[in-house]
Amino acid sequence: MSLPTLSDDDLIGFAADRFRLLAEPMRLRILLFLEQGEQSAGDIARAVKGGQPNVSRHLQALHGGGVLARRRDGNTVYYSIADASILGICDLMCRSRVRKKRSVKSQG
Amino acid sequence: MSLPTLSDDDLIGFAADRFRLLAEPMRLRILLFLEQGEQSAGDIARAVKGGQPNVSRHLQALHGGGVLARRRDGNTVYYSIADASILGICDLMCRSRVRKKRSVKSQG
DNA sequence: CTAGAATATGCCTATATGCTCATATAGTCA
DNA sequence: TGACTATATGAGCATATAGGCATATTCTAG
Repeated sequence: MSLPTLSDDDLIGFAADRFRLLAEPMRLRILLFLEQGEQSAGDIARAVKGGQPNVSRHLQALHGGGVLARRRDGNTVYYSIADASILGICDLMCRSRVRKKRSVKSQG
Repeated sequence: MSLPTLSDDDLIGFAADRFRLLAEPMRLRILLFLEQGEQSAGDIARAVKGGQPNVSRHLQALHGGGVLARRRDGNTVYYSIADASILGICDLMCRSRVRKKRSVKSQG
């Protein structure tokens, strides 16, 4: 028996949506920056060198997808990583690249 | 010192491209089917219930991105998973969903 | 209330992408 | 050679998405 209310299509749809959130360099930079911990939207925009409206939309996408958590303090909105498994996934992906590069250049 | 010729932008671009390859349900179904081992393009198209030209393009995308390997035998082209780390990444992604579902329904 | 800062949103454009139909290519078998 | 199978590709359509500009919203400070 499989898990409750979890068809293959559900799972595949979820995974595709999550992967799509990770499929943009700007969003990856945001996640990378948030590895240091919670940051304000403004600081994030400056760190990733993106336009404020654009970064705001990326943050909303990541938040809507359950990747980021949001906290408001007065006028400032703080974002942090809500699903830590994302970091492990990015790490695995990057490692596969490192392996490839190293094997190509291993004679240098 | 960092690894040879591996700037952050390179790595982020690589990861984003790879994640984009995984961001389509049809391509995820293809990968899932190929977990059983090498399969012909035709069998893959039938298994994922996709149109032949469409599946052919997805296979090329995955092959071009280094995810799939290609072998030709006469008239038939066989695809297999070239980068096994992809499977681990998909597995991790799916597990994060399972955790969420189970915690939501843990009272039932 | 006004002024200003921080964030979000409406609108637009350019580009990318998935899908389908028809057709091309490559190989096998007679 | 011709008929047939398997796979790839060209063209077109529909949709999604990133990015930028202007503006709206929300909050603080005075």
